[in-house]
Amino acid sequence: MAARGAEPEVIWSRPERTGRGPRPTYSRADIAAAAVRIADAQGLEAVSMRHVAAELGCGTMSLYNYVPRKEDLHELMIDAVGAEHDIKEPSGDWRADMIRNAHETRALMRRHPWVPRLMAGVYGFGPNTLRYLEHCLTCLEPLDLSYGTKMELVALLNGVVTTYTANELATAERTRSMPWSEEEENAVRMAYLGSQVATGAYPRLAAAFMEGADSGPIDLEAVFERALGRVLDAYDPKRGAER
Amino acid sequence: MAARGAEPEVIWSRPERTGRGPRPTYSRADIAAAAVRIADAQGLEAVSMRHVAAELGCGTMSLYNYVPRKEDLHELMIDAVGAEHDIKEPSGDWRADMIRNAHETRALMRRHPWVPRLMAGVYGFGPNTLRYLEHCLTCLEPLDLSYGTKMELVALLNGVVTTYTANELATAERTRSMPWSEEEENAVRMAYLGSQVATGAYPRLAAAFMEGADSGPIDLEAVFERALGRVLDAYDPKRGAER
DNA sequence: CCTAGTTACGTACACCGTACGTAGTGCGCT
DNA sequence: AGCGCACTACGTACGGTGTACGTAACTAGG
Repeated sequence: MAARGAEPEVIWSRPERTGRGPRPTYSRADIAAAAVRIADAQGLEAVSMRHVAAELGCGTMSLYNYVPRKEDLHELMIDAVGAEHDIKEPSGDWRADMIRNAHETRALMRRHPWVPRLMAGVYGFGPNTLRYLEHCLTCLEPLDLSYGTKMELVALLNGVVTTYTANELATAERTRSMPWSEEEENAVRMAYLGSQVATGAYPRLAAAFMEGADSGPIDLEAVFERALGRVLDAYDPKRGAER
Repeated sequence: MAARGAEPEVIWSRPERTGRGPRPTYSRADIAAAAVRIADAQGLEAVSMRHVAAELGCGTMSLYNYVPRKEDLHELMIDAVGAEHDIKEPSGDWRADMIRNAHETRALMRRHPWVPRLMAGVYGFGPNTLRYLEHCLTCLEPLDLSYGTKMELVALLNGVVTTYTANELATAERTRSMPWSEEEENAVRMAYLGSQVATGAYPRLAAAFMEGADSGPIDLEAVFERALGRVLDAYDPKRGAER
């Protein structure tokens, strides 16, 4: 009998049920759902083995029958929300389809603001992640590029979606457990930024800051949309992209 | 006297020394350096208030005189490594300069593999981060775009650099505290991926997988380089980008 | 000079991940 | 058929975490 956790293991390879012994009380999906419920309601830091076990209604250590390490619980969570991806039949217009996918992913992250933070750590591709990747490749079918390049496009686009949305959600997630509001925090940060920029040490930043102040509050949605457009353009053969 | 931490606060706004009371034994830079030393040597999870205090040679709770919450320590760390940015006089070729910046940032993250993970959480722009942003804008001076668009370009590029490098470093960081090697872990993950793809459930992914297997191990450096090129192209007015 | 605001730091608390041991359960093999 | 073993369930315990709070020493501003 090998020592516990002496060799690497992918949670998805481990069978849910081996046949031997009493049948497990919960499924992997049950556990993931419980963890997601807690993260949604109380934030990622509330997702402890104890809390998840309590949410399920079992003893803390029982969880370790299903999930060897907490990190694996995180993998389950990521994949669980991946099931929410609304996968539509590709329209034939790869650009429109990818923009739709991006918006849809962004919406998913806004529903589960802890997702970007979790993605930064690990991974491991669970079944739903794979399904989503496959879908993206399907949408890109009309595009005349190698699969390698397409994968790079998908990775790049997903990265952009994640970082943009992450920045947007960071303060929201953080102020959740603070006694002040997101608006207050943002105001303080903006005031600080203004004060720094006013020192004259960063002239171009100051110019950018002023430009932003003139044109009112930034429309994050529009910024996101523009970034998507740029990235997709960069891979469009009609726009001069090769291979 | 207000309750501790009852309102939002930016660590950089708080003066290092107020004048009243005994003069502080350490500087913010000392503390950040100690934390960075620990993170580099033992990984991010070893950066606890106790360990940092021990590294400095003071009592745990003394740290809280300098840093109200652990999160602020993280901000200090990010900014401390930001000081390593090797800022060169712009050459006049914005494209080359930005590529150089990107590579340089990537090298920085490879020196401090915990950086991407930390960036995913918070931030707040410290002085070194601002200096780097200003530098990027300076490099983009020859480019005929609004400051708003330039900021979007910088954000996008930094996002790409971060996500790419993060993926590359994730397993390295994780296996650090595990009894097996990064190679072993990657082998297991690849085997799993292969098995999934072999089920036939993801035909296009399978094709991509095969394509990759044929052409040998992926050259991450080249992938990174290509991604940079694409993004920069997307903002190049000569390539048809507007405004 | 005095006193209010600091620094320094020990103690204490609630909570964390998880190693380990034990008891009960039911499948697979002989 | 029945034995044995792998499995489920879970209580206890340990070493760690962030940090609230209280106290003593110190020093610049009024």
